[in-house]
Amino acid sequence: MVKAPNAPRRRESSRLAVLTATRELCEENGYGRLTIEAIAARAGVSKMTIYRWWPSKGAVVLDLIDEAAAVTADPPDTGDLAADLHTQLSEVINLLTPQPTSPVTGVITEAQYDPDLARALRERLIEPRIAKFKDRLRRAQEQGQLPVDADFDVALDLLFGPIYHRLALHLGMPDPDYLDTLITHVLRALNPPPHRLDGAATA
Amino acid sequence: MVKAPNAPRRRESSRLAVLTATRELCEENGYGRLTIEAIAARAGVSKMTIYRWWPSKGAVVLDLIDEAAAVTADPPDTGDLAADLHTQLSEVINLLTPQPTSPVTGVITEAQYDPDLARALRERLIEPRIAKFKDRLRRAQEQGQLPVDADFDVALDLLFGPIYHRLALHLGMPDPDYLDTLITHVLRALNPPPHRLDGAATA
DNA sequence: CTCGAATCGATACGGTACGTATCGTCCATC
DNA sequence: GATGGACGATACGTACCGTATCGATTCGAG
Repeated sequence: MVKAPNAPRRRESSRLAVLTATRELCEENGYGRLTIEAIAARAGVSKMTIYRWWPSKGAVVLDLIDEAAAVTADPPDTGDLAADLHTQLSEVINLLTPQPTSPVTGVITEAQYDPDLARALRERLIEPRIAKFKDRLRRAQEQGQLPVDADFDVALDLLFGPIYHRLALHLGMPDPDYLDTLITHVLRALNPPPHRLDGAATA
Repeated sequence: MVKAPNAPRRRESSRLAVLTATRELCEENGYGRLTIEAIAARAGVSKMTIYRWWPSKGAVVLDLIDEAAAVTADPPDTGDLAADLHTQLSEVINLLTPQPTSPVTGVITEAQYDPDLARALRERLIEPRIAKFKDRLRRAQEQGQLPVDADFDVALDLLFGPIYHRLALHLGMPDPDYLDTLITHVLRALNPPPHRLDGAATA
């Protein structure tokens, strides 16, 4: 998927066997214990076959995510912004947990010290989803659920930030009720009251 | 610092040499290339000496942070909540960047697949700082800069979340102006307008 | 339908870093 | 001044890495 040694002669069965073995081993032993040699053994495939088509372990898992996460590609749009945000955030939490065996968390971690993987992660997974998320906000805006000058970058940071904050520092993921509380706060932040100064309640 | 083989007979000079070498190598080559063997060589210390006193590479770096980050222990309190939050968030960003050579980012990454390290990180670094952060919010509350029913957990998530969100997904750290925008939004979220429903601007 | 090219599985290789074990030395305490 | 433990040095076996080589197979072009 990343580099092309030659060909459409690539054997699809091997590719699938690799991705399947990767998924299974990740579930069984966690991303941390995942090795290319173990993937090759489980897939009944030569190590060379993996190295020929993927530049790193992370790239394999990224492909795995790509195929599996097509289902979660588009953010929901029922017309109820708050409810749709709740749905989408829950899905992201599901993708990132359980932390030790989540391929997505694994790739995010691995990308910390692999610039190539970081770029691929951002370009292939993150940025397209950010774009679609902002599209969803834009539609909400058109329906009057968000003010015309709402800052979508801030919305992105405030809504998804807590999840990654808790992921990074092992603080436990938000439960559905707390997710509601978060969304309520963020929507409040994006809807400035008509005649009031920022920041201070009484000062 | 984590387990005690026996003694106050521990040689302080070796301990310092290890921490110094760790800091230097982390700066030079990045946390990703840091190895215990390299630390031992640079510190002029036997590998055994490191393994005797630290359970893992991450534990060494965690000790390094512990000593160095005492300066950033207490959140600032000038009486201006928004300004103090800006200061504190900037300091956190400085601790986490540059990403490849930051010991803190390194430990956070390593802790993803090392439960013991994750626990030590949380108990020794994160939770004490969270407690002090909430103390600061409590003082702001007493001074009327936050409503009496402000949700401190939400404040924590919304203020620090964006930093870790951007760290994890390589989206670039907030600049000072954007930090202002974020803080303004969060303070607005925490200060509900007196007579208005949540969520919808016009709906 | 044949032929050739390129992928494939298998295997071996050198390299790095891990974590452990051993041993003589040095130092601190008693 | 003796004793015990930390220390430096060194060697060891293991695990994976990433690369190289080599028939066999299989697919596609002609």
